[in-house]
Amino acid sequence: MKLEKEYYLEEDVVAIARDLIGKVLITSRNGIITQGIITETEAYNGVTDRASHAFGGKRTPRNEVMYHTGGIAYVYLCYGIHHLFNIVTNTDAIPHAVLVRGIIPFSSDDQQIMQERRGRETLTFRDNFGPGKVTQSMHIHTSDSGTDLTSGTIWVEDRGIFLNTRKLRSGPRIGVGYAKEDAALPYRFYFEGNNPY
DNA sequence: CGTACGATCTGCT
DNA sequence: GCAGATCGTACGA
Repeated sequence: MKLEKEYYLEEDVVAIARDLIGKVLITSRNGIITQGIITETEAYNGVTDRASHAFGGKRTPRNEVMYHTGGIAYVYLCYGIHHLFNIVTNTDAIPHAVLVRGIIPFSSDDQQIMQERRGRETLTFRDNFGPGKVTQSMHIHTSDSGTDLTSGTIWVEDRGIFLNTRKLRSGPRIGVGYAKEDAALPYRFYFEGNNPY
């Protein structure tokens, strides 16, 4: 059930981004387990991708972990406020990553936890789209960057969950207009109307 | 050292 | 639909 190291070593990061749809993201925080079904992802495809932090081989303290072997987390701060969670993939120091943009609670218990963390009375499946909301619901922080996804704090499981893949779409990534010709690449996977059912 | 800005969210209009 | 929040990071001087 738990995805092992080998899963993240696959070369095609776009294929992984597609395959992660429907998998379950799990965090363990102070004994509190939170589970969310992944419903939206984006692929960032190495040094030739103008939208990637690693474009042109750029390597800084912030994105250093993108160059590590796949199967770890890359978490960074965006707009000074939002913690964005990525899964590093591939091996041979090729900086591939998948941004997790949307989840839905696995169970009503998970929904309860996420509502509290989000400061909301209710949470529908439409309320957990947006990468900043994902990290707030799952309690993921920039200090988690570099965390091994086969350790016991953050990991992903395959539960064979049914989602309505007839409504699964691919399209351009969000907020990467500066990426010129790469801005149009269909590296984002999402459900029509944000509704995976 | 100074400055500009981003893989965004929220609340108000 | 739009502005404001809010700050680490990158990069140039």
